[in-house]
Amino acid sequence: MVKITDVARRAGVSPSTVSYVLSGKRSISAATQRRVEASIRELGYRPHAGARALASSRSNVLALVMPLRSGIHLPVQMQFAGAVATTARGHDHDVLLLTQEEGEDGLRRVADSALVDALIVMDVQLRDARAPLLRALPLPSVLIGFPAEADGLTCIDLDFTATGETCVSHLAQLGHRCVALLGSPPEVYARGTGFAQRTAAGFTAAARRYGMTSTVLPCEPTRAAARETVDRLLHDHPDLTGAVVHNEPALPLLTEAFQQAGMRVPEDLSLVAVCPDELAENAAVPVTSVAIPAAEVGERAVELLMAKLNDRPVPDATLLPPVLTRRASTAPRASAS
Amino acid sequence: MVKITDVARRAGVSPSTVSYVLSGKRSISAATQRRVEASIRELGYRPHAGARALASSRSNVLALVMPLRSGIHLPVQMQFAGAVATTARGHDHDVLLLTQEEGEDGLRRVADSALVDALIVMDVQLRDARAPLLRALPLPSVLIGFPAEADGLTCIDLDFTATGETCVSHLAQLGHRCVALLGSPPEVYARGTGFAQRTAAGFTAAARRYGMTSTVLPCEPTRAAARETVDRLLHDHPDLTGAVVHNEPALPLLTEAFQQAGMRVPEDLSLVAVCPDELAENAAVPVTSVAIPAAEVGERAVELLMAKLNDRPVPDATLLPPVLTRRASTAPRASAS
DNA sequence: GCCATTCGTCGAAGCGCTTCGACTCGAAGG
DNA sequence: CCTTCGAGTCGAAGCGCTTCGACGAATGGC
Repeated sequence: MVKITDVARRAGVSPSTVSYVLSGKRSISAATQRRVEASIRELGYRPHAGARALASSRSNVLALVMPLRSGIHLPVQMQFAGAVATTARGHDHDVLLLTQEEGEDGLRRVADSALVDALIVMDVQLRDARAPLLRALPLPSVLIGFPAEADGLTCIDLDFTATGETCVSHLAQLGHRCVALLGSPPEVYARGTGFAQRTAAGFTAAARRYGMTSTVLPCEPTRAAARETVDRLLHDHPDLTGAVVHNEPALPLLTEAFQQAGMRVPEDLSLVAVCPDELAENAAVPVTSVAIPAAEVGERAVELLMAKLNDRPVPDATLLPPVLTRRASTAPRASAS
Repeated sequence: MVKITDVARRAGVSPSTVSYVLSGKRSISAATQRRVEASIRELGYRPHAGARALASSRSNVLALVMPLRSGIHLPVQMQFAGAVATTARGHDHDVLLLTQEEGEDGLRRVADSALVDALIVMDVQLRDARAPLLRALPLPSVLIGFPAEADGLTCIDLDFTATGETCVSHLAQLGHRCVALLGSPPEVYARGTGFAQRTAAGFTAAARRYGMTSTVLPCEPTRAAARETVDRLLHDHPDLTGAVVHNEPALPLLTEAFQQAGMRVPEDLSLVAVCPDELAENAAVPVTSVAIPAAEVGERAVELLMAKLNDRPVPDATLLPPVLTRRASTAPRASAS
C-alpha cells in the first residue's frame, strides 16, 4: 500500500506538503504542486479513508436512510438514490445505505461512530420519531418530506399543496366544474404521510376558490377497490368530469374502472395524475401529470447538506414547484352534453 | 465524544482490556467483562469507525454496486439491496452504495482507499470489464450473475438453466407438446446478459428431451411488440398451447395479446412466467411462476463475503434452485380439441 | 514443592493522515 | 539598512483505536 510518505519522498517534500496539495488548505508553489501531483499519479496514491477520517474528523460519507419496505413507488426511490449517489460523488463524498428498519438507533450509531458526516432521511412522516433525534444530533441532516414540527430541521419535497392546486387549476381552465381527488389508501393518510394530506388540502382549497364541486376519496390499489371507488364516486357525483389521481399503483386500475363505467378518457372524463413521468407516458392513454421530481430532490438534498457541512446558511424548507405536463388524458369539457 | 480511555478509566482497566472485551480476541474474566460492559453502556460509548479502521485495517463496510439505470425490474433490486443491508448489519457491517456508472474506477477507489472490506457487484454481464479487475483486487468480492470467464471469482445467481427446464417440465407434465419461450428484448441478449441465454438454453434442451416442439422469441416490452410477437408466434405454431415468459415488463402485455388473439388462459394456453412472486400473484390471472429469489441471493451473497473475509473456503459458483409455484395460469392441455 | 503453563491484564508502539506552530527566505516598507 | 510581513515549507504532535509482547498470579503435573 502506497502512503503519503512515499508520495512525499518521491516528490522531495514533506508529508505535510503533500497533504496541503491535496486539501488546498495552504498555498503551495506551482512547481511543488506539479511535482507532488506527478508523484501521486505515478504511484497511484489514494489516501487511506480511515486515517483521513481519524485525523480530520470528516469521513466524507453521507448516510442515506431508505424505506426498503415497498409501498412508495420504487422507480421514484431509485431515481432519488441514484441522484443522491451521483451528486455526492460530485462533492467527493460517498453514500452509506441505511434501511428504515434500523430506525433511530441506526442513525445514532452511524453518527456516534463518526461513520458519516451527514444524513439524508427519506420518507419522513408527519409525526416522525426521528425528527427530534435529528434536531439533537451534532450532524447536519436533510429530510425528504416534512414532519409536523419542522422547525430546526432542513426539509425538502415537492410542493404538494401547490400540486393539488395546479391540477385543479388545469381542470378549471378546461371548463370542468365537478372534480375528485383519488388518493392513497386510507392507511397512508392514517400513517400521517404529509404529502397525501397536503395534496388534498391544495386540491380542496383550489376547487373552492374556483367554485367547483370537489370530493376526496382514498383508494386501495386493487382492482376491486378501484371499481368500487369509481362506482361510488359516479353515483354520488353524476356530473363528474375531472379526476386527479394521486396513487401510482392504482392509476391503471382506476383508469380501467372509469372506462368500464362508461367514461371515456378524455372525452367524458379528464384525468390528471401525480406520478413519475415515465408512468404517465406509458399508460394506455398517456396521462396529463405532475411529475415527482425525484432526481432533483435528491440532488438538491445533497447540495443542502454540503452547504451545511461548509457552514453556509440554508433555507429550512425547500418546496419544489410542481410542473404539469399536458398529455392525452385531459380535454376541454364537452360544452353542452 | 466519549472514547475508549474514558470507558477504561471508569471500569478501572486499561484501554486494551476494553478493546479485548469488545473484540473477544483475548480471554477476559467475567467480572472485568461485566464492569467494562456496564461502563460502555453508561457512557454510551461507540468506537470511532475511522480509528478502528486505521488500527485494524478493517472498515466493516461492504460496497454494493447497483445498476441505477433502470431496466432490470426495480422491486427485485430493492429487495436485493434490502437483504444485503440487513444481512450485513447482522454481521456488524454497513453498506456503501456505489452506482454502476462509477465503473471500474469506483471499485478501485473504494478498494485502494480502504473504504470497504469487500465488494458485491450486481448485474454482471457475460463479458464484464469488471471481472478481471475483481480478480486482481486484494479485496474479496461476490458477483451477482456469471461472467463468461468466471474462474477465480465467486458468483451467485438463480440457476436459470434449471429454471428453463423446470418451466418446460411443468408444461410437459400437463400434456403440452408445443411451447414457446418469450424472452427479453433483443438488446438484452446482445448485451450478453447471461441469464437470458441460460434460460433459453435450459428451455430448449428440456423441450428436446421431452420431444416437444419449441421456439424462442425475444420481445420488446411495448404493447405493439407484444401483439406482433404473439401474432407471429401463433401463425408459425398454430398448435401452441404453452408459453414461458421471461420478461417482467412484457408479461401483462403478452397476456393481453394472447387473449386478444383468442387464446384464453389457461383454457387454451398455459402460461408460466419467470418473475418476482409479487408480480405473478397480482396479475389479472395469477400466473404460475418461477420466482426470482432476490432476497435470498442478497443474503447468501453477504454470507459468502463474510466467509471469505474470515478465510473460510467458499464455492466459486452458487446456483439457487428454481422454485415453481403453480397458480391459475397453467392447466392440463385440453385432451382432444 | 518446584517448574512450566495458562489466564488475565497492562503498556507501548504504531496504523496513515491532518494540522498547528515554527522556520526560512525574499520582497516591501519606513 | 533594518524591520515586517506573507508565501511556502517542514517537523512533530496527535486523532482513537488495535495488537503485540511482557508480566504477575494462579494452576497443574511430577
